[in-house]
Amino acid sequence: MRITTKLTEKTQEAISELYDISEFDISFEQTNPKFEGDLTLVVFPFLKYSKKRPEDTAEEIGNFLTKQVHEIKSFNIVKGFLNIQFSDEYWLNELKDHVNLGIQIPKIGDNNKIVVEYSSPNTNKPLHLGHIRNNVLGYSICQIFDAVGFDVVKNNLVNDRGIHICKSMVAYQKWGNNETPESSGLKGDHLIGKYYVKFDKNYQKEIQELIAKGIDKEEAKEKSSLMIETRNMLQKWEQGDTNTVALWKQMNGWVYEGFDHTYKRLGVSFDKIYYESDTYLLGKEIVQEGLKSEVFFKKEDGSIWIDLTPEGLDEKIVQRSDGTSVYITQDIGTADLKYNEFKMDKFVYVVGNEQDYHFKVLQLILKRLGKSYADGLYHLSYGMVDLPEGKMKSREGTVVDADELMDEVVATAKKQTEELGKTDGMSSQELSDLYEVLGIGAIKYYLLKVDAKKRMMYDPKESIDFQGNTAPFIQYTYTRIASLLRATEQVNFEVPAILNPIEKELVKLISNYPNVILSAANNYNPSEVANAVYEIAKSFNKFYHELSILGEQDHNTRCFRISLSNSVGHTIKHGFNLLGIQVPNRM
RNA sequence: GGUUCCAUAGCUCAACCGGAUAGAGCAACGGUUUUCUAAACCGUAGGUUCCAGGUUCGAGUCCUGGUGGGAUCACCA
Repeated sequence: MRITTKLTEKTQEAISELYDISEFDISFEQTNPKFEGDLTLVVFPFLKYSKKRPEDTAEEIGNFLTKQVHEIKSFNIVKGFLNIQFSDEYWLNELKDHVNLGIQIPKIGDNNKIVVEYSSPNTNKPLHLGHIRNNVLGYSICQIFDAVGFDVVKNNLVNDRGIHICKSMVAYQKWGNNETPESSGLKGDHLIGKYYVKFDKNYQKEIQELIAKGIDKEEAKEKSSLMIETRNMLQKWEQGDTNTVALWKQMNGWVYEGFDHTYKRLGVSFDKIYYESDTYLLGKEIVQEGLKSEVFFKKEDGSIWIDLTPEGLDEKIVQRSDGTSVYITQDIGTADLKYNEFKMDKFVYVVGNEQDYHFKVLQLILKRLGKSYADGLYHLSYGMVDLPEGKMKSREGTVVDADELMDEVVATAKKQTEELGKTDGMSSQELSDLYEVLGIGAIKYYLLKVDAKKRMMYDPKESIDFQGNTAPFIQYTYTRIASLLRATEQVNFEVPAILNPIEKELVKLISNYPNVILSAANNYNPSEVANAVYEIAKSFNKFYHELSILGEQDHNTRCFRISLSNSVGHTIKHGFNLLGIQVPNRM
């Protein structure tokens, strides 16, 4: 809203002329709906200088602004609040701009490059609800950055090697009987997950047996024959043993087939995929450089550390005494790899908040190493997803499987749609597409409407309820509009005499929508977009219920309402696109 | 134990860098359809914003202390 800038400037003039204040932080806010007005200026901060009552101060500023800004129709004062009201003409011009120019988003990104790493799965088990939150958040924030003019690289770093992968491999070798996705009918990632679970069960059993023999727990973990086999497997893998690598490739291949299916259904994608098997050795040279420049230091046993106590953290190891690297070493190396490849201005990690400490450390190390890009690092730290029974624990089998969840909620969409019986004449293909759009949309919206930073509760019952603040509610609003527009032609409108309050509210919401996108980008927070779209949908339903659109007799008013509906539809679709959610034309 | 994040209606969440009488959805209760899709709309009820202090013209929001909960602090990833 350009008007805000204009008002801010004029207010600056007003207070400098009236009270001789030169520099002052002036901010207008949206008028609380309980009061009359569009924008509000709080005048309390000026009282020191005006030395007048709040009401009189507001009066003076209000008069000044009304004279200078012709868009202002009137103002009212409640205590220290100056509520400014614009003319209907002003709002109608806002809508006209929207109709003629589309959604005007300030391109604050200025084509700067931003690499967003998200998803980053392990290839030893299928995706679960927590991963869905990650994927959906990552994808959405990419869409939002793209919308505000960044050059976005969607990046996935696949964790495809390591001890946990070897566990599935050992179990498969022992008990797999050459089972394949085809022979078992299992999706590849689920097949591998089955052997990961099998490993853990037998491993736990073995430990119990050893403990029963009087060996203590720590030692039992060391002596477990399964674990010894697994460690040998990892060693063989690192040495490039042909059979081991072949098995690894085969099993990972199955997992990727499974993941591809899940990603596709979720509607997420990547521009650049790194595999940890290619990157896990990176960072070692940087450790050596850092040692030379005395950013790192070596202990007697040969292990290499960095002292972060000046920053209030601990000493952190960056290389083991046996010369192998640890997790953070890889991350240092991968950050460098990314920078060399993309020369990005910002790089974002969409990773759960249990790794807050890790990313704090990573950024500090990069800074200490003098890496120019270190300041561009941002950890988009999101909260865990809890279930009504408590935390999700893969070991206790309380995780919500991504594929099962999608099946369930799509089935619910089907059932609901059939019960309502409004889809006569749609082909079976159209119908199954619709159920996907509704079901997957419902899951995504459920996860995205909550502030990303916050831990959230996933209630299965609530997630398949399509009433209220849900994707299907908003999608339904969209189909109402689509249906209206099918029944009429493109129209132009002139200014109707009086703007109805609900009409004005809708125009305001649409006009403010670009600000919402900016704010969502600045705060790395898609939920702001979700909530704004919800507000718009809610208001539209009220409008739709209260006022006649196609049936309106006055030609100009009818055309205006059609245009308004059209703009609402565009905005909903645009917002949902930023969330990675589709909209149907009928439901 | 050190560090860190969180606590808002019965439940799940909002509240735009400190602004007005803290808002939605679900659940409960009551109403709305011969009229553009009722997956909708309207109304009623529901609050000491965990507690105690402090800063301020003004605090759910900032500071201090407490209570309760999560995460993290490995030569794990």
